Amino acid sequence: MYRSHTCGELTISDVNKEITLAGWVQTVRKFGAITFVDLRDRYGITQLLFGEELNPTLDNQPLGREFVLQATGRVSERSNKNPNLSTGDIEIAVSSFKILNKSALPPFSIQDDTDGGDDLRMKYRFLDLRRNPVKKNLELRYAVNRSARNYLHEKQFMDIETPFLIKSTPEGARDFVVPSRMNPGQFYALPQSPQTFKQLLMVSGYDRYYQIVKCFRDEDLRADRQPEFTQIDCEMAFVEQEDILQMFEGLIKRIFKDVKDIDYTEKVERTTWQQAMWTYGNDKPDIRFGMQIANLKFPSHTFPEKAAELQENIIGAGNCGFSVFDNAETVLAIAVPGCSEYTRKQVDELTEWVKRPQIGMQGMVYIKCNTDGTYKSSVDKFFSEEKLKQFADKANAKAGDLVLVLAGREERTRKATSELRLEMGKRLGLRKENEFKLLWVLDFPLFEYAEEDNRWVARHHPFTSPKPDHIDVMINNHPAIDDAAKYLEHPYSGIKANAYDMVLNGNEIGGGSIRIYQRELQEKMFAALGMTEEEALHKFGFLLGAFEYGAPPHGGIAFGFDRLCAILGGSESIRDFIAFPKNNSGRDVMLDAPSTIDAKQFDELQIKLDLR
RNA sequence: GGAUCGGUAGUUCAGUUGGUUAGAAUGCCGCCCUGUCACGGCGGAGGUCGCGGGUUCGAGUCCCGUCCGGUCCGCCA
Repeated sequence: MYRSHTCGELTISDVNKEITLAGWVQTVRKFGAITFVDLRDRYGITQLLFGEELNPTLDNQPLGREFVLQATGRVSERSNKNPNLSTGDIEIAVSSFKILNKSALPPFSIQDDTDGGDDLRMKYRFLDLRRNPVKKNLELRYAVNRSARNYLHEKQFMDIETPFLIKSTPEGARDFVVPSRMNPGQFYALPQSPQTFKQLLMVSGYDRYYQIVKCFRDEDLRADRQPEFTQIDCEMAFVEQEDILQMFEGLIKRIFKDVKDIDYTEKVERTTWQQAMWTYGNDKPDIRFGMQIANLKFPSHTFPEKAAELQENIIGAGNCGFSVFDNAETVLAIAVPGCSEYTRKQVDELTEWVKRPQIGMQGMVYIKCNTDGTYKSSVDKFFSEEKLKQFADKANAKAGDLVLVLAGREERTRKATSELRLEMGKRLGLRKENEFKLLWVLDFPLFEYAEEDNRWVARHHPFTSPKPDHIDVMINNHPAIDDAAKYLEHPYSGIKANAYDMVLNGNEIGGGSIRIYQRELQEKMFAALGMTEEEALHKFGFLLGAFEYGAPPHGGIAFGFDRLCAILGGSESIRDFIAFPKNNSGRDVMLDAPSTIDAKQFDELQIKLDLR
């Protein structure tokens, strides 16, 4: 037996017990004849006392940081207690000990506030994982996992594993591919998601499926994106959108309760994609704060149902005399509360901020709504004070607010205004870390135009069903798509998807859809995406075939597990919630992977490497 | 594919207009210390300034290239 207790459990009630601990040496503090050693394991830290009276000393014993030490002794009450430690009332008067293994000097300190940089910590991730903050993150991850499994199990969902070696379907993200030795020249792909398998399971009658499963996408990375990541992947048969929304806001609420002890009793808000873009310039708005966008000018085709508003608009389509606004497709404003006193320097800094390449604006107009009721702006020579007041009112600005106006091409301006809103929300402390707000975003467009390929793509994925009212258009009225660039003129452009995203504090944490389950509609979908019948059969024949054998209506959702954990843990980066993450370039710096492979492996695969 | 910030002691960083022997903190090593818990005191070791080239009497510092890392844009159905 290596130990009788862990380093985190002994308290004053254990005094005088004869115990044995095993763990890692956190620190050694020497005082002449006596020595304190902090012994650490997964459960905590316990102080060992060497060298008093009958106890052995460490003299001539090399005992360094991170040595693995086994110590036996008596639990005794400390004369000087440490209130910062759960075991701070006691210490172990060591009577015998054994060094189970020595340790090289760690390259960074194994402490909560480590001196190690990210790169170094990743290279020695096995040491980094000994640190409390990282351990806490992994514990949180496990808690989310358990909570989700418990909820789904109670709701009759069944965990069914699906294969990782599957078929490449270059639709959406790039696939990771794996060469097949037994089928020379052929490749498997790793799944971007178990999408088609879970749909087939619905056809098979497993009407509630889930899996907490690795997915793989060969795309460039971010702080919140890894090449392999984990999804809570779910699918249900015999459901409509409303059933799914209910079931899975239940899941998230349960996770809030189990993991954060938060009772999320309020109704989960809902918005349409159009309304989210209109109000926040973003399909995953952070609704913890207002600062909603005022649409001073916008292209009528983008928001058909808002066209009436364009007529009564202050800038409208006409000529206002200020060429920047006149030449712009879109003019948007936000009212930043309480910032009318911003200095020239502060406004200039914000202007530089929106001019950064990542934002890409040419400039920024400001209107200060002074507390005395006057207005001061950077465009005073173009607009009367009355006109400035109209702009400010449109943005719901109050006295003391600062109105920021951006103008330019629709897509870029809307995105920039959204970014500016989030930035100002952050600067004003409106994005509170301990506040959680959920939002369903509904009614996404089914298609969007991909400029680089000059074709239409599925905004969600090609298995997504149109809204029930729009199915008819696709079945019975499907004019040829002769010029994909004329997307907006095609009757399909107005089709809304039966799809939904769940947004938490401005992050997309999950998304899904009601699926197509009729072969005919699925074929129309593939055709709209520019696939010939042969291509569709080659890529998805198995699914089309399955739809002929009694496919039930079904739909599902997938949550980004890593991201959900990071948000619940109050972090922007998902890397600290993954035991062994990859860096920005997709490298595992600990393993030094990816790497070259042996010539023998190439031989077996019958592959000759010819890098271009 | 692009933008941007960074790379100096084991580690985290400073390094002025280009100018003597490149510093600090921490860690490490040695000695002292019987109540520490970020222990303390004294002493010591520790550097290819990422790499290559250039400008210059002289480069950690300026220029060009390159590699590595962070963040972001594109991309991520």
